[in-house]
Amino acid sequence: MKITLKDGSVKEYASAMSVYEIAQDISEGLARVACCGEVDGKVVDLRDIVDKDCSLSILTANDKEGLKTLRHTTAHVLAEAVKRVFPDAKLTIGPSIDNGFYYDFDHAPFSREDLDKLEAEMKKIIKEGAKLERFTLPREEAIKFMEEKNEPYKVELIRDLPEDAVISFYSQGDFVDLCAGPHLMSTKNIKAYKLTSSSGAYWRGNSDNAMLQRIYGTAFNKKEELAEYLEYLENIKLRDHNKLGREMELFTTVDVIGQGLPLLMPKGAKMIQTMQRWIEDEEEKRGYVRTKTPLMAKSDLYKISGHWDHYKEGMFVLGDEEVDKEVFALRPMTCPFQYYVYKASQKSYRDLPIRYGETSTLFRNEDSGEMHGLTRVRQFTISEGHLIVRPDQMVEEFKGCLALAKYCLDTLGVGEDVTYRLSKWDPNNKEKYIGTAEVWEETQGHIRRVLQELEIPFYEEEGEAAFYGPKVDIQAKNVYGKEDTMITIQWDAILAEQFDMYYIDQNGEKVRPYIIHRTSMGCYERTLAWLIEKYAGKFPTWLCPEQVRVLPISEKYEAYAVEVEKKLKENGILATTDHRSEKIGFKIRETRMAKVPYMLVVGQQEEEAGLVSVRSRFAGDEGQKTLDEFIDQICKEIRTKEIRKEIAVEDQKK
RNA sequence: GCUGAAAUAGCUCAGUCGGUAGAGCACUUCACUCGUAAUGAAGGGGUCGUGGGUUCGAGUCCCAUUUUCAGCUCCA
Repeated sequence: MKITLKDGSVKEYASAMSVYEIAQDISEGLARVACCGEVDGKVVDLRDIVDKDCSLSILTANDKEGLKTLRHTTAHVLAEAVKRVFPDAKLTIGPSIDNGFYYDFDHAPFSREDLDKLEAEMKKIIKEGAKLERFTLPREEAIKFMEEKNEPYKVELIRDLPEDAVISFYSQGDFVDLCAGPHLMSTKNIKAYKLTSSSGAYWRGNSDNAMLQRIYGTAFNKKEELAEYLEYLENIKLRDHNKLGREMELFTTVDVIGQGLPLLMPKGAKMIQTMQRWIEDEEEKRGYVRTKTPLMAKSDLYKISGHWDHYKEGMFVLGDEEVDKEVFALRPMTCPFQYYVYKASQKSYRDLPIRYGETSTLFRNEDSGEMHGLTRVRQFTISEGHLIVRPDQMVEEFKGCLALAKYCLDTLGVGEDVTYRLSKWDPNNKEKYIGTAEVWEETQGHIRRVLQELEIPFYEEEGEAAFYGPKVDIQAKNVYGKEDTMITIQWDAILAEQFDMYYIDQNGEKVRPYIIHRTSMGCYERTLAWLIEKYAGKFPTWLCPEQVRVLPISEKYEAYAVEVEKKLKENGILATTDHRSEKIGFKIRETRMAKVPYMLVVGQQEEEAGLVSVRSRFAGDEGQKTLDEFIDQICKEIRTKEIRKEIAVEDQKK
């Protein structure tokens, strides 16, 4: 057989060989660091046999799949360590994940001391350097094998495999685990690992099941890479919005106000106001009209919308139906309110599309463990909108919503940081959705084509649609890699029926419109959080709550400083003056730490010549300018929403 | 909601065996009137998240509760 290697060279062998043997044949050095193989694009175990012509790559920990294999084997070493130190622990599953691996055990919670003990035991296991060996058993024998080992979770896993499945196991010394692989050849090839944390996790990800104890860890090719990763973890904490946003006095929380109810402080509120004004104006340019509808409604409304039956747990209900004549609930969405705006008058086909926008505050009674900083809260404000359109306008309008979303993201400088998800229904879970399979497939096809036409890269996911239709969700990751929806655009051909919405067509007939539910920028709180992390607090000037700080050299120049500040404010620039009798070095230090983009130093020279000394966060010392020159410069930057990318010399030093 | 950890001055944190509550920064006042990342001195500031309990005595031990953090689950 002929084996084509990664570099294009061809090896010929007379008989079948394992991937590992081929690696050895290429070089002993390669075999030592080999983690797994890739045959015709498919990841394989080193023990797998190659018996026909194919292309083959030997993957090491420098390859993504190789590193995954290394981490998976490290998870097995952890499992062995747990069985040695805590023999009563029951094994469940232990996969590799994005930044490492985890393994779930049925056992009492692990403390940090336990993890340290386990790390030490892992070191011993790795030093022993047992070979990992694979063997297979038929299903019934596999069940019996795991029953004898008293591993009930493993038995359950095997029972869920098909009747005719041949079950593979990997052993290392005395330790055996049910596993599909691939794995390293020996535990001694694990060089750098760390157990990072432990926490509870439900068996099979279902909250009705028992809670297991999950140990998270990571492993790398080299100790230096591990150290680098751990340092990276420390560094990203510095841009964590929940920490930085509080330090910068953008928001705070108060015990007696409650969970998920952050208070936006003047600086955070200013930033949100800036975004809100911008988006409202932009939507108006794009043909939106604004509504302002109530924050609550009687239960009657939610009974029509279906929320009373399906979403009551998620709403804040005011009053008790058994006692009160009228029961109200704070709104968890704006849809029906805007529908009633539409329904207030009869509409012609000529009136459509109608684009309703509202800066809308919503309330959702999230479970107590779900709240987080500004990203998951119980009260939040979104730039919500509903487009009521004729079916023939749907595709164009959907495109318009995507274009608006893209414009918002690009202007904020985060357009490159998002992924687009086509959120589809789950054909295996039809009862969760309204409508026929044909309609679902068709509308999903429409959205798919729109994304393709706009050349937006996207991925598809089943089971993420709204119950009334598929949608595009624009997803972003926070500094810890956790994903949130930033923007959503939903295709709805269903709810108009439920609310008896119609328009009159050319023939004088009543016709159901289609609806697009969309946000142009999503949740303001969440977007603010995202911007804090993206820019580490150094926002583009147009978004900064304080754009310029005037720094008089001493109190003697206060009058001039006030004059400068006044003129800046007259030009719509957010300016303040530091009047304290501190040294200029101290004032500059504080201004920089507050991440203010521009500071204007004014003293005797400036006052006499009518100048300002400009120092910016972007380029350091920009020299002396007339105040008018500076105002022109910064106004242009703010008006065009420019994102200056230069990094201050001082920043590079630090 | 579940598992675990935590809560001490505005912030970051120390507080030993259960024995009168501490630092730095910040704040206030005074002096200095300063030229590009920390001027000096003095001063004020605490029911140790909250409520119970054990004890002669609780920041420290126990219980409950609230909030925060990590993770799980959830996010029509």
